[in-house]
Amino acid sequence: MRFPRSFFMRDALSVAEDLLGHYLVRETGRGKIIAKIVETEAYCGILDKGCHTFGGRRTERTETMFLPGGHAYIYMIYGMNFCLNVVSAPKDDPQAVLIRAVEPVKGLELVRENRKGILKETDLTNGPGKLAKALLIDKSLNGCDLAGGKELFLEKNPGLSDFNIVSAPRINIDYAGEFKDKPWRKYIEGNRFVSKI
DNA sequence: TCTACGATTTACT
DNA sequence: GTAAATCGTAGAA
Repeated sequence: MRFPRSFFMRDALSVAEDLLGHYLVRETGRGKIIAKIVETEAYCGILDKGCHTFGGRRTERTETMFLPGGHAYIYMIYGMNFCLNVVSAPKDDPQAVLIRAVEPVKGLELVRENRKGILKETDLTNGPGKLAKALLIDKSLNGCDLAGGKELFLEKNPGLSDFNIVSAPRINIDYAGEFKDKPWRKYIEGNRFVSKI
């Protein structure tokens, strides 16, 4: 079951919380990978010093964040990793939710192939760059539609059980001034795949 | 053009 | 615990 477009037309904080426990699906030529979202971070747009679009910055890189909610914002970081974000809020309100960690649900063999050399199960997908590699996510998918797409999309978890949401400061945004300590990182309490406790 | 650095990962001490 | 890897992008010149 897909999410309605309206789900993504909300502020990043709401989307960040409500995506927890649901599925990220990757359809590759060689098979399907399904992963449960266990950790997210909200980047709240032009007022958030930690956000790439702070102050209304609109550049080639951040252009996809200005799309309507539900699209994918994918960028390269440190010259060697990609990060996947779910664009939130209506068109021209550039907010996004960073997917920081997922738990493989289906297609573990493919994940292991994509993360050759990594033995420990949790180390396969417990970080934004790690999960991008595990699900073969790169810039070619930037701007794709996560609400209605086919190669990479989000699905509701019909059997979602109860869990507690932990709020914590976001990771590695020391430059964000007073926004550095906002508890805009959200994760499922007790989940083994969360990147940092 | 030129320069500095990052919403990270990995290997090594 | 510390540091290297590695390059596209942003902002300055």
